[in-house]
Amino acid sequence: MEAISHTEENYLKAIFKIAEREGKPVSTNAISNEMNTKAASVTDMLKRLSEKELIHYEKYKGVTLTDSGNRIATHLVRKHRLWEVFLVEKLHFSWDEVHDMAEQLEHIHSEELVERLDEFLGFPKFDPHGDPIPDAAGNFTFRKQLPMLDLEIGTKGVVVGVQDHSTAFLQYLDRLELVLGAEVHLLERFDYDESVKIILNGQKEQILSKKVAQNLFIQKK
Amino acid sequence: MEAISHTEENYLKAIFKIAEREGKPVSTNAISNEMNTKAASVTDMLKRLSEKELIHYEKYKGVTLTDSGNRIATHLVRKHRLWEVFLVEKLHFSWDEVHDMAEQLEHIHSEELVERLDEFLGFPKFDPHGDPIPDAAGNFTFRKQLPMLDLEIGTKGVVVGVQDHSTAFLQYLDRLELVLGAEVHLLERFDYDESVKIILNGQKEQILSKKVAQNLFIQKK
DNA sequence: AGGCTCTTTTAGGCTGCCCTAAATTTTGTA
DNA sequence: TACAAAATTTAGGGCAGCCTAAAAGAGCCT
Repeated sequence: MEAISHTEENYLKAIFKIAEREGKPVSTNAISNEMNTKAASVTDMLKRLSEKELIHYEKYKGVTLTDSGNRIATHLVRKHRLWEVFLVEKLHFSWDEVHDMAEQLEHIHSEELVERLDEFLGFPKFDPHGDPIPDAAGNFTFRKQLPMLDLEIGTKGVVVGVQDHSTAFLQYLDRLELVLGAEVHLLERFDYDESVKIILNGQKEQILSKKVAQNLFIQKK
Repeated sequence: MEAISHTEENYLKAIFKIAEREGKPVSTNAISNEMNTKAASVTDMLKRLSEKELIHYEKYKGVTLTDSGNRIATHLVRKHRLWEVFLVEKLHFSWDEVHDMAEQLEHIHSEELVERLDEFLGFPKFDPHGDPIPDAAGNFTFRKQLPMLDLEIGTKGVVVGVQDHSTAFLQYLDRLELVLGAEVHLLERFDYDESVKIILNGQKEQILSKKVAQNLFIQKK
């Protein structure tokens, strides 16, 4: 296996992320968008990644990861999420502060380091945003979860994840006390603006906008 | 302050290291040697670093760090050594395994991360090899220490550091049980090959070669 | 001082990764 | 189906960081 650059790794991760979101071959524009580079630069890189057999690439048809590309991307996700757990659990950063640091830490190359970090953290299955952490073999733990927006009236559940990872959203959730593990009980839905009324932790009634409800993952209980 | 690349950081660190060792302006060849690059490439980089006012450079005269170059290099040393402590204390790596990982980790950019890591580790003053960790302001803690080779007969002391950081040396020290904190009592010196006889931890007599004695730092007590 | 050797710099070139502008292909819609 | 708009690729270029070969400077020895 040839050496792979920091930049190549970032492209693979972007492709992985977009593919996961959209479930179809990934377009040049989508990548250029995700990475803040021009489409022409993306095409350049796609040729190189294709050369190294990390992606399947046919001109004008979009790309998909090969098995080895997928393995690398998954491993980056594993490292990113483990480092996020480290930053939150051990260094007491909050969930909205860790992304940029993890973005750098995920490029540290050392299998042994990752495995020992995993052990040090107690083999966590989810990161501070509720996203699953793949194991060393690349397997994700799945969970039955739904956007709060899709729950039926009367449902009780627990906040287990977020869709939007922006600082603004995460800080807003902190203000609302809608952190991971919070218990919610869906009382009512207002058709006018699709906002919802919930009881938080069995105590406080709260109205959540459609946008919030859409970006919060709930596990029913 | 402009952005500084990974590579530029490595040059600054190399210059810092050589200057510390040799106490005079650092030559192009010394850098090329330290970094495993050709002298012509070094000249190239020296021009760029000089342009950014990170080094003082006059053709054919060798280089020294400017204040801002020095600050950056010192901060890299701080990060390197803190991460080494983390790897040994928290992830249970041994002192001969951590260098390459720390070499990568030292390039992570985040002041806040470094400070929290420092706190998490209990503000260590020395790394796993006994080298001092500069504080956030760049100040090193000094210690009265001598190569074992220079001790007088009869001296008692404690192993506090090593000069040679090679895996081979460190692993050999482990075999000899000459780890940091070990107590030594210098019994005798053999002029023939400059080897020394010691008592280790008040118990075991041992002969150490000149090379070992030269590379072990002792604090008298 | 002259000459030899070692060190350093200059010249010219390559690769990775990025860009803009222009050409080409695909797609959506009249 | 044809054509305009959007997406993508090609062409050509820049910069960082590396290299080799050749030129230039410094240091030393007689």
